[in-house]
Amino acid sequence: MTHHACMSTQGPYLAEIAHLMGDPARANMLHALMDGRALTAKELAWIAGVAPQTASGHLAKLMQGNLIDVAVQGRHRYYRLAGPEVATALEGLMVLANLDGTGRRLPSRVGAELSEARTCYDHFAGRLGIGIHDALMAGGHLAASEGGYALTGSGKAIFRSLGLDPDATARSRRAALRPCLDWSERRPHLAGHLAAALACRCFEMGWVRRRKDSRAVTLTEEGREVLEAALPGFRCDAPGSVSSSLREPVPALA
Amino acid sequence: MTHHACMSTQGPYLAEIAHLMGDPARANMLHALMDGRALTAKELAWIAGVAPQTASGHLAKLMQGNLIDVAVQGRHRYYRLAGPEVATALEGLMVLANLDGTGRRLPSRVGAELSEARTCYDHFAGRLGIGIHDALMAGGHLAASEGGYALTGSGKAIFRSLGLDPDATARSRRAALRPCLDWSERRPHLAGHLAAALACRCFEMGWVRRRKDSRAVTLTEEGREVLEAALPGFRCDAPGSVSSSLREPVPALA
DNA sequence: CGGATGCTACGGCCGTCGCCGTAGCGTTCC
DNA sequence: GGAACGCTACGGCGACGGCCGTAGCATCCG
Repeated sequence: MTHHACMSTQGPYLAEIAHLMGDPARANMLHALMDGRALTAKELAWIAGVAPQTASGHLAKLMQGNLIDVAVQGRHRYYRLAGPEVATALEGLMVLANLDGTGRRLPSRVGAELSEARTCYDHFAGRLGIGIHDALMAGGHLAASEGGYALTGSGKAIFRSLGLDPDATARSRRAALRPCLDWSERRPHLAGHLAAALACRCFEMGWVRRRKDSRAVTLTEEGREVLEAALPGFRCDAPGSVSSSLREPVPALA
Repeated sequence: MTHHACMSTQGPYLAEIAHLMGDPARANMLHALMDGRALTAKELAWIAGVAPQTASGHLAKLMQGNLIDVAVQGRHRYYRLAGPEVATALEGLMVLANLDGTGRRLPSRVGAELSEARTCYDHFAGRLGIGIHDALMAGGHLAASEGGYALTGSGKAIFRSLGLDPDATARSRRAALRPCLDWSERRPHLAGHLAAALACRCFEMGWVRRRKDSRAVTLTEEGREVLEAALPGFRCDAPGSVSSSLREPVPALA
């Protein structure tokens, strides 16, 4: 039986990538790598719930698909996501995993700590990331740029006051600041290497601390004071204070 | 052998969704539905290159995974994507499908017409979508809002001059305007129901025409004149004039 | 009302792939 | 140098799932 099939050209490539992410073990590994850190094969095997031999095979496939990178150090092999685009794609899938048929959020599937503050690959997301984004936007510290956002003069001063040089990485091709949509809040936060540098600085100075075994992070009291002083209008709401508005349903179709 | 496995809670859900997209036939179907139109099961079977019985099974699985919706009309069943989030997730995967190991774009995999102008679910993407976004942003017609962007007074006037009511859909929960990252250009364009209404208006008035069998669209001469008159600073470059800057490599990691 | 059309339900075939066994290589520590 | 460790390569087992056959139900047409 000949169907004279059409077979779009984009489809197969899309299927290759999705197939790599479609295995539970590999999905667990990728999810664990989404905070941007590098993990060893053994750690990833434990996370995925499979034997090291099985994990090794999965990691080889993810390497071949250019989804992860490896850094060899002695007898350890550290795996990490191949780039921010991989984290973005995974976030897009997570949005779907947290919706039911009517377009409502399924609040039970995502922890409260994660929507409060977490890392998104290499920058901040959750209400912490949104708070930074909104304060900069409302204060007129962001302007349109070809890659996303550019800092105005006042915006650069804010970054300098936090100990960062906003022009240091200007020659890089990767956008310094760009919007990144949040899967738990459906609002944009800041991505790009300047956002990554800010996150790095916050960890260094003890303004934000990682929680172990989770992508959730905690804004310390000192960190709150520093950000509120540097960023007029910055707020990072406690989970309870805004949850009522976030619980409201979102329409599924236009 | 007990591994005392960790097994993250998010991983399995992520894998379910990715597994649905990871089959070539289903990926072709979803890709075909990305322009927001509704297609019959038979059309989708032909696109996927499988028999109608097989397609029926695939569509049932996609329904169960809440990736598509169905509208029954007589003896026909029209399938469409379940929502904008599905299109966004697919776009995220396409970014990865168009990168090689070094982070370079693979220009051969995406047609020139598609990066010039195309639909992204229900709004414009490609250089057409970016041109609209940049002109509004540069002119100060966009302001920060909780869901993404809000129109300033001058921005509302522009939409009214094009025959749209920017306040008509204000009560809806879905964001009116929000940034959406483009997988071919890596720059944001406008999504949200106001962007969808604009696209709809452009098709109605003959300013933009669909090409058959493709998500690529054409900006007509009249459409160019209308947009340039309504949007000061609007440009929609010809493919050749900017291709040199777009061919430059993009660094893979920060 | 009989036939054609659009679609779905079920069953059997078969390829793909995830899984862990053993085995082997390189590194680190004592 | 020997033992432990981290990781990968290969082989066989088993199951999930895609594929199309036939069959059945609903709808539109003459």
